Amino acid sequence: MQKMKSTPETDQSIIVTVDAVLFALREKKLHVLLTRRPNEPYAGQWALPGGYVHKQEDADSLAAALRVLRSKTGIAPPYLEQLYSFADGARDPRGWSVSLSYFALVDEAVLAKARLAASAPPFELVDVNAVPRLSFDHNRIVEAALKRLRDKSAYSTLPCYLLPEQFTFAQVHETYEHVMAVALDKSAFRRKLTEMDVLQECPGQRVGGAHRPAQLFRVKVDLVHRLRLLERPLAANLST
Amino acid sequence: MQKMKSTPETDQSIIVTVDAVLFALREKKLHVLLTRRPNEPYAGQWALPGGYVHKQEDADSLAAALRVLRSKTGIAPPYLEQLYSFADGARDPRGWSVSLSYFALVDEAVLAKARLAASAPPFELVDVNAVPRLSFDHNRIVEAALKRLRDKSAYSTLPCYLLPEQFTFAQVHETYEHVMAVALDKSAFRRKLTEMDVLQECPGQRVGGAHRPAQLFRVKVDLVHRLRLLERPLAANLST
DNA sequence: TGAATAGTGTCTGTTAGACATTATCCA
DNA sequence: TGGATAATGTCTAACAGACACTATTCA
Repeated sequence: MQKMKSTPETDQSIIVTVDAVLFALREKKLHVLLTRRPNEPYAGQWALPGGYVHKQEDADSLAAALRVLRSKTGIAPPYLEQLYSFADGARDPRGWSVSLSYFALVDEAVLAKARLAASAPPFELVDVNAVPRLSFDHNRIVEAALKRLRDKSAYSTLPCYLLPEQFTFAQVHETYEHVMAVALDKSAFRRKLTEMDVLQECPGQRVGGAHRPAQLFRVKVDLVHRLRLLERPLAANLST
Repeated sequence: MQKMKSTPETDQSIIVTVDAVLFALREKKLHVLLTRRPNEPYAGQWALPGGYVHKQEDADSLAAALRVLRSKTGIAPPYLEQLYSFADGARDPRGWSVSLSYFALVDEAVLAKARLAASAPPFELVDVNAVPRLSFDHNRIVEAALKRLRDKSAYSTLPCYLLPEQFTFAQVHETYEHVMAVALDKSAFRRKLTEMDVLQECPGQRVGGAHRPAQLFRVKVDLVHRLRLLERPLAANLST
């Protein structure tokens, strides 16, 4: 109250960055994408893909996140949403800073393919249960992203973004179990997905060896939009 | 890719502000708190309470939000959480800007009392269904806050923060109905709250005229912490 | 025909909504 | 005692979980 009011002109500027937590499934286990920091501070240390917002290039923070992900991984993830903003004076040794954090989901095959491309930048997929010490406050950002993914999985089609575009029912089921780290009854799960009407049959079939072939599905197209724009398509709780 | 890389040193700085959407219940209708902007841009226009982050004063963005709310309303709301960050080059005529947006809940009586205090700053409570055109992109921030409040109300005790510390069951019931804009069966609602074990009886009773007096309740203390720290205490969906 | 996985059907306990009933106060 | 609101009890339909059963392929 009696302190002098400061303005952005008298302050030094605040650092504004975007950071992304990109998840993929590898050998049925949830992994996060990490990179090595090229510059100080924390040069050479593990960190989330991230970087400064570029006023000239980035129309908004989503565009900044896409640019950063493209430059560090070579891909544009099919799912990307804002996670949270971490903003304080202690998280970056350079001074007061804001991390506009995003979280993303992608099929690991897409990542692997991008890795083979000519200018493939180095990155690593790390099991979410064995994340090393990261730069800045990136460990807590990963924790927040993991929690968000698990929470949302209970009432959305989010885990489907970890699969190829077409997938069998068994794959979805398995993916949900691994992401949420719980067992789900196959029959009840199938019934649920069916009555929610979120999947679309694909004409093609697929075998898996000496047994009945499985139907291929994909996420309904209009649903993708509902999910990404409204953020909560499938709620079902008290009230109604 | 072929563009010159920009750094924060060559860029001009990015504007970083906090804005808060504060809800209260007035005459059983949900209201938002608005102020008139004292300075350009949009001087004299309606806007959410907000302001620059002050690097010297604010330890983090939550502290900044609390400072802004205190200076504009004279109170510290019992519930305050980060809503979303709006960050792009078009939302503020002064340049690329970040709004770290928060949303808050408070009992209207507390606001009214603060208003009577000596240095009471001017503010207005406006029905959420009659929000005027606001400065910047504040209308969409209000919309996002409203959506978040309604979504979370379905599985949390959030609406209780719109009531005084002690309240009757009928008050909670009514509050949920007004916040979520739906009808809720009284009996089922009571059963739900009871088995969720989120309320605590207060020894006192209260009348309402010529009829049986109602039990007073308060939100369980430990639950408040769970809510504010974990953000989702009462989920109950598929899986389990 | 047997092995293996895909997919469906049935039973049962739980729960939400609807609504009737009892409880407790004041005038 | 009647009026008003608080609080509880009961009935029923919907639904999730458990699990048995049928379907379809290849070897």
